[in-house]
Amino acid sequence: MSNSILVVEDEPEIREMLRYSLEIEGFDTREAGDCHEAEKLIAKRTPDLILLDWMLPNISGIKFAKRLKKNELTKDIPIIMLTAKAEEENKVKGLETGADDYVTKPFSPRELIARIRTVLRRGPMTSPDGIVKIGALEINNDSRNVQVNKQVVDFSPIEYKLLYFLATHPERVYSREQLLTFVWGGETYIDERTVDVQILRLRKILAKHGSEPLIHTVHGVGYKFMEKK
Amino acid sequence: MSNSILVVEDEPEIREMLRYSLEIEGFDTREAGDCHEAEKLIAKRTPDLILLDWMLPNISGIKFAKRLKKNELTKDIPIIMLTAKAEEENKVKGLETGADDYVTKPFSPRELIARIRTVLRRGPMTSPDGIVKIGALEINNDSRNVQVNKQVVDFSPIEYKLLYFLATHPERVYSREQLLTFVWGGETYIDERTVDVQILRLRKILAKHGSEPLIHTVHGVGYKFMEKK
DNA sequence: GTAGTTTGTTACAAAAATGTGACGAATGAC
DNA sequence: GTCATTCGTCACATTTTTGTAACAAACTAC
Repeated sequence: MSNSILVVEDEPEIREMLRYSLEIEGFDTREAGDCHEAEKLIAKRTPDLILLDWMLPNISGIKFAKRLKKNELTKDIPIIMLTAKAEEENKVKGLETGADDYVTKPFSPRELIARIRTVLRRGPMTSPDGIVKIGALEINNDSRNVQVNKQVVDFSPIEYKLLYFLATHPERVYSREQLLTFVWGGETYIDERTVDVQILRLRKILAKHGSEPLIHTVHGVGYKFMEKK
Repeated sequence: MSNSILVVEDEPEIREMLRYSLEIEGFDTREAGDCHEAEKLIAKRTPDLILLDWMLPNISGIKFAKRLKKNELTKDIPIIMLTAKAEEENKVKGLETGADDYVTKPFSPRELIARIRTVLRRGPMTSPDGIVKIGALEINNDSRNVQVNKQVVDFSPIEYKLLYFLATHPERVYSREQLLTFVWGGETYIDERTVDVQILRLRKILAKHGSEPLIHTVHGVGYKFMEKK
């Protein structure tokens, strides 16, 4: 069973290289030079994953990602963003937008392949109707509604963002620094321990409503969202 | 057991420098000034890794890499590309097809050695999805999960680092000093016997979960990770 | 065999990391 | 303006980690 991957990248050379690396690994690869082309190919056949360059002619990769994530038919296709190092600050936005991972250029093909495999393995954690379900949790990002064991629960803005980020990136450890970047946003100078406090608040709320422990501490590293231990 | 490395580089000075650095580290080094020469040497004996200059007379490094990767006999040889900084901007940008890693000139020998070691070790040891499997062990670095005989096992930060290092560098003896450098980090002043204690802790945990002995003592030298004895 | 090294093992205390409650500035609704 | 909420920070409690010393066991050379 070979997964199909759509590469959206304007520079032919890099595209060529990507195609080459991917096909060696047995992926069924298609290419588009811009978003318009990409849309046509997606319409023809839904790819299992999209490799999306950040900088694209006409529509930027980020806008394209947003559009894909808004469309009912395409919103479950995982996206890996390719960003140049200078654009790194933008990875925040990228993840917020719905990209499932990002890879910073220059990167080694092996790294890319590993990321692809990881994302593909994760499968969709959002069910078709856009609701994240994991453990006793149920998050509807459209209505910003969270249920724990079927009870509606309120979260403050940051609590919600943090919970949503963790819930949509389970099984993976994030350092406090990463969480500050991804959840709080890049430019802040906030104490890392603040993360601890917010984690504590989340845990309290979840526990209060009868959820099993979902947020786990990884000593010396950070936190991880996981259904069972 | 020393790894053999083929250096493909047209500038004699750089070649000389590379040979010197590599041999200090105990690598068995061979050199070629162009791709033609390189092919002959590869035919004679397959190297464990190729250091390939991006700019070469006649055939460019990238083309040569592609060719190697297409050939059934040579496609599994890891390649590290050497690229000049000026070239990085344009062509390289992200990928060199087929290369497993890249190093930008000018580079420190230390960095190069590190890259070489990384590429060499990730050969057959890491399965495609980035999970290290060896013996009863299964280490997922993303989730920082370790399973021993399918049971999830907790490790402290240093335990984890040490285990990960050893598991990704099997079949090779490391002195306490080396382990302190690689696992603890260079600048520490820690008693060498500390390594013994951590090794002991690892062994205990592994044994407790039914693993066969994986960490072996090499009397008078250090420790070695190995699946069977 | 013995003496001298090297390594295994245990216990303990210092250090580091994390959990937790409280406080107050900032914000926004009214 | 008041009031309630949010959320960053601090201080302290608790837990976990980890370096070290001390001694036992294993190994080596002779």
